[in-house]
Amino acid sequence: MIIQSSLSAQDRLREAGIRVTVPRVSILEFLMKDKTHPTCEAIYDAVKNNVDTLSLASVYNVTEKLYEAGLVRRLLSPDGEYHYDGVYGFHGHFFCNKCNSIFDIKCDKNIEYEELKGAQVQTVSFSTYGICPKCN
Amino acid sequence: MIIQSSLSAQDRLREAGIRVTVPRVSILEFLMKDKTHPTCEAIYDAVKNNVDTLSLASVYNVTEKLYEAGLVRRLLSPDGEYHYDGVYGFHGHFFCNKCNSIFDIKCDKNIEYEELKGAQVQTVSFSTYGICPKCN
DNA sequence: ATATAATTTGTAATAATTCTAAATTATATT
DNA sequence: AATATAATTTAGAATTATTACAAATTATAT
Repeated sequence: MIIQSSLSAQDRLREAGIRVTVPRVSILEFLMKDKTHPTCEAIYDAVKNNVDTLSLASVYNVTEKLYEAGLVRRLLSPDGEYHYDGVYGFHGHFFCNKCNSIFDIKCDKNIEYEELKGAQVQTVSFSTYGICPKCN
Repeated sequence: MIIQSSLSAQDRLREAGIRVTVPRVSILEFLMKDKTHPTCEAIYDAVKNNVDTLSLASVYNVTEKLYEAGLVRRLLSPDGEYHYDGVYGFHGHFFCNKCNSIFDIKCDKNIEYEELKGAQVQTVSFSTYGICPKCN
């Protein structure tokens, strides 16, 4: 059993078989420690301080690539914006309709549903929406 | 116990306390019988045949209002587009990554999670993504 | 060190959605 | 039944997140 959480961003990129570049390492490192589930815009604002040549287009490219490689998760907030999550493994999310914060919910990956017989399930998403404890 | 499924579109609008208009009745009637989880564009294409003055802007206005009134459900497909669902009650959805079809999954509304203590849960969403039985 | 294929970058283009203001319509009231 | 008024619809413009494009740069294999 590989303890994936001990791997560096560079090692994760190598393990996934994609090129190791400055924007990819910087963005993946940021997502691995950030817990706010940022958008590309927010990632760009945070990471451009370290990588001065970084462009917003690259953030879109890199997050797409990291997502395809299975290194980060992609969420849709209720208003249809993409958010990224560097945390491994299945979990649900709660979206606060007041402060727009997003937080993680531990939950089981139960997909033993009759309607899914014959389907090739690739991703399972469990999300709740409402007013978070801080705003409530 | 009210058997809600026997109510007409007009009665549902009245019961929700919002004005009964031609676009609202037509769109709600369409969503009550359609099982494809259409976008506003698709609703517009289908309903404009019956309501010749209908505009796309009205479809956006009406679906938003129906959603706020709790008469329809709103889904986000993996590419971030809004889809509407006239079916009452909680259920999950499966999004096929090949043909982009969306179908319903019966499942329990289990939201007894530690992380949600103190939160006011308004909506629960359970979704799976992959290749549907037809495409598989 | 070099070749080359992938990646990054800045900008332009796209497309779903929202905004705006005028025209129309549903409902309550007389 | 006619009228007032507040809500809704409409058409088109504006917005905004995301994608497309083509040139410059860079990672990796040789």
